[in-house]
Amino acid sequence: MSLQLSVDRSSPVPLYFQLSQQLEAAIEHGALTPGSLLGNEIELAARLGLSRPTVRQAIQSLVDKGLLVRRRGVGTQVVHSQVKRPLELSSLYDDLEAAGQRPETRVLLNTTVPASAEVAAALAVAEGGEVHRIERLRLAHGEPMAALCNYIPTGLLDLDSPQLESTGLYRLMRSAGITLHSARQTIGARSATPEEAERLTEPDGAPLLTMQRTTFDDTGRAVEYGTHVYRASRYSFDFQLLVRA
Amino acid sequence: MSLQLSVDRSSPVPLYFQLSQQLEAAIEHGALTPGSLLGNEIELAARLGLSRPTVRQAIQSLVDKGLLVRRRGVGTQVVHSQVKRPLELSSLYDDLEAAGQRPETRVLLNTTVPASAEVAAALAVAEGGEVHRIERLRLAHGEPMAALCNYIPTGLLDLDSPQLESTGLYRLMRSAGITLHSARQTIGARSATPEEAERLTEPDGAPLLTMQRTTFDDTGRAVEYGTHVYRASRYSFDFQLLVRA
DNA sequence: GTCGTTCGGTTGTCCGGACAAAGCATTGAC
DNA sequence: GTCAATGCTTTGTCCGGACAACCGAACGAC
Repeated sequence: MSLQLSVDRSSPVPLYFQLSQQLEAAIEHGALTPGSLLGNEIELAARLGLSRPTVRQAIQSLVDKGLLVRRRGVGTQVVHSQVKRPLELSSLYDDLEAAGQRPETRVLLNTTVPASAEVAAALAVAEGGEVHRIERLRLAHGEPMAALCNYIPTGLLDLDSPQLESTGLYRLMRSAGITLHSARQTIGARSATPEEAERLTEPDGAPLLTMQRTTFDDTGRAVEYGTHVYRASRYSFDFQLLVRA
Repeated sequence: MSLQLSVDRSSPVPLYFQLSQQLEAAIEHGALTPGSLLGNEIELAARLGLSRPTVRQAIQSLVDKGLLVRRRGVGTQVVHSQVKRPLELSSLYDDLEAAGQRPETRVLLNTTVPASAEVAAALAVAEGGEVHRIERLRLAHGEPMAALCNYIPTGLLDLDSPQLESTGLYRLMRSAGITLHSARQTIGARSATPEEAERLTEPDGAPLLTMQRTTFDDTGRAVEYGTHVYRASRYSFDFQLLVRA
């Protein structure tokens, strides 16, 4: 069953990355069946003309992704389950698009406002200082799914309403050169206010899923704070998580 | 500012792990302030009498945890923000205990039942086959917080009601030699049924937070399926997540 | 037959070195 | 003064090797 692997040394792509991608593809594609051993590292390295550390680095990255399990004295096995994605920091827009839901956005508000105490605390800016405020309605198949309200420090990027309608906020931020690093989230639930109910075409007092999120870039700066509400009847958070050893 | 670091070569604890723990402690403790450079790897290795790969491994583990950021040509910086925990696979019991809430459990049901279609699909067992069913009420400060319903394949571990009342399910599993690996979760919301409302001392139709989770061990076997409901007025999911590069 | 021992195989840890790539500051040309 | 070229620092990648720890299976003693 000697899997077909090869690396291109003239490519600028790191060797360990080439290998890990090929292995991941083989797993995804079914060439490496769940539970099967991967063959020992030494021999694999020899077969590819790579050193063992390089092969180990490739394997380790897949272990971190949860696709492989290593067992000392046994070998490296393909994990047996339906691992999909370990909860990425993705925007709702991308999520819907990936699910083939054809997302749509209506920008209801796009302006600057003085920061409230809550917003100032989340973004670590001065209370009363100017921040962007964006309110959007997200639809899928023409049906409202969620009402999004975001606050963004001024000067980070320019927020163009047409652009906001055609893509997600995170994608805009990334293309503005911001490196997203981490986020702090709170997910809860409550009943809809009359305004929310109308906006989302739900009955009064319908249960809503709420999410607040503050996102940081790699310098530790808060770059976004959002409070969102989702129609519980049409949306739920769905993700995979790994046990960190 | 030459931070006080040292490793014990006679210890069975890996050197890179000793180092990463000391660095993490230094960050936690404030000895390494956010934004400060860590000093280059070569010099750090020389100072500790370690090789560069070992030092890199230690640093890399903290990068993976989101505490450090590396920049080629610049150095390694302590990230500037309030990173706490990146969403572990922990039980509600542990969460509450860590928050100082003194959790309490009442086992309402602990028996075996034939697997319904839903349960059979989640646990990958035969429909109609025997599975454990556990219903518990989780309280904090004497107040109901959540109603938990779990299904567990038979033969994995014995489920002792007294033990279930004094600790969390995951802790029981781990001490039974099961290595938890990953889980698939869905978080949503809905209105309480009259029975749920009474059990949780909420008004009829109150919004509830719902979570379904299937947990897998490192062989890919499903070891637990649970459907839980939380009082939205008293509980929310709170976590940090990192952007995977 | 049962149990402890030994042994081969595999991953875990660690070393020392080498070159490449990227960022930043300084220098130099215009 | 402005801008491009240069050089230094730092991390990124890769190599080849060595020994330790652990697992499982085969072996042998009782």
